[in-house]
Amino acid sequence: MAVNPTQTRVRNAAIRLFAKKGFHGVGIRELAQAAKVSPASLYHYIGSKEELLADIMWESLERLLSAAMLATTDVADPQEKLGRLVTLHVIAHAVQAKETAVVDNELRSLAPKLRRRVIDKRDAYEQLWAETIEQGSEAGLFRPDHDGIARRALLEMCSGVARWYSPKGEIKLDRLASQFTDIALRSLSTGDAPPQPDMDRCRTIVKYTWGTRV
Amino acid sequence: MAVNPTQTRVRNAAIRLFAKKGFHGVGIRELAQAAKVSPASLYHYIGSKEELLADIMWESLERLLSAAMLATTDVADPQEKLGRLVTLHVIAHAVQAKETAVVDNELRSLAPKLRRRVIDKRDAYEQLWAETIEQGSEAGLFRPDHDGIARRALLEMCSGVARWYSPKGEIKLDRLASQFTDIALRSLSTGDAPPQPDMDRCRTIVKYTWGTRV
DNA sequence: CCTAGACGATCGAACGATCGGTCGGCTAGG
DNA sequence: CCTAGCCGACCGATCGTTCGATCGTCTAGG
Repeated sequence: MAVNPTQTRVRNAAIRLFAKKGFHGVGIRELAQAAKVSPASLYHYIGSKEELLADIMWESLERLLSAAMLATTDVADPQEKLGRLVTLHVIAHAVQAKETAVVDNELRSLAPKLRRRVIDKRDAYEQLWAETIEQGSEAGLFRPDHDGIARRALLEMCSGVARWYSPKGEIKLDRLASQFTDIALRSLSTGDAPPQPDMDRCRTIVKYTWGTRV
Repeated sequence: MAVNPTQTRVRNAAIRLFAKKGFHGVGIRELAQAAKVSPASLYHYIGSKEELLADIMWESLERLLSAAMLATTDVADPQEKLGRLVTLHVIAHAVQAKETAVVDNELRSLAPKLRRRVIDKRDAYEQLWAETIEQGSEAGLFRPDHDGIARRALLEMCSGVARWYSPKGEIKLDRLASQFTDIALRSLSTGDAPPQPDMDRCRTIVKYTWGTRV
């Protein structure tokens, strides 16, 4: 992460503007103005506009992946694992909505080489979901016709949070997370009502990863 | 819809390119080349680049809305209604993936005036979902803590289909639609396994609205 | 039947503006 | 004196859009 204050301003301005207008909708002059530097000075902190985008996306995915791994290692129960994945994913997309929106929307703006790096990260993350759903299916706990459809459906549902949720609205974050977890587990489970995952553990990981109290 | 062949080429090229690269990622010259006209000739068929985008988005929503209204009028059972909404939404996002992706991603590229028109259309469509979920909740058939969360979660899940589904893949369209309907109804319903909605009716509407056999 | 003129479609060339990015030089603190 | 931070000025390229002219086709009047 950025330590230099100017670097932080640049990074934050880029996240905000890319999320609002899209990568190609933001010029470097506009970006420089938002970061309170001149267009020329901008290039002391970034390699290029595109590398800036790739860095933002990669770091966002890196945090999400590390949080998800922290939450699922040594957890045997697939329902508990999936519940934690959903909870963390939803919270991440709520408290880091702009970053995650950029990750979800701007892959196409990257040239093949940079895109590859980001996609690999994303695939590593989604692999966690795939394994968990597969384990649940094999254990007879989940009932999807097709694991891939279920994985995609749940991931898109949870990522969509970044597109509409506002922390300033009436919906509290823990209620959001618990209802999403409920929807996700209920839609996949074969048997009775699934339990809530270990929320305290998730809270700890969120605090550690994104520095946000939940 | 466009009747003039050149107009059709322009429209199709715009949909394809906007979906692939984003509105600001496509230049007029690139668009003209893809439509096999000169950049100047393009302006005999469009008012401006932005109006072209707005037209595409509005027409796509218009078709989706009319299809949804056709499918739900005079249907009393909220489960049947929601099942049909999900089925149509998923199929629309599968067979018209590019248009719907543009609708979902490019609202931000529209100036306020044009954006207003498109948002009004979208809200009219989502209102159908809201009413249906509300009816189900009041009838005791659905069990969400919060209707708004459920609506958004399901809409995002279904819209996400446009981002990953490929008709050329191994997943057949009717299987996709039925599994999504199953996930949606299962996640909301209070009681037993919900029935599948009237698939034949949905098929007929799809054929009528988008001209696609399912 | 011929022709004048209106018409829709098309395009080459160019407009001013903005794009992403570079360069040389200025300033301030160690 | 060195270096990191910063910036005004500028680069060639591309942006969305407009203009005037040229096509072929159709129609009305003589």
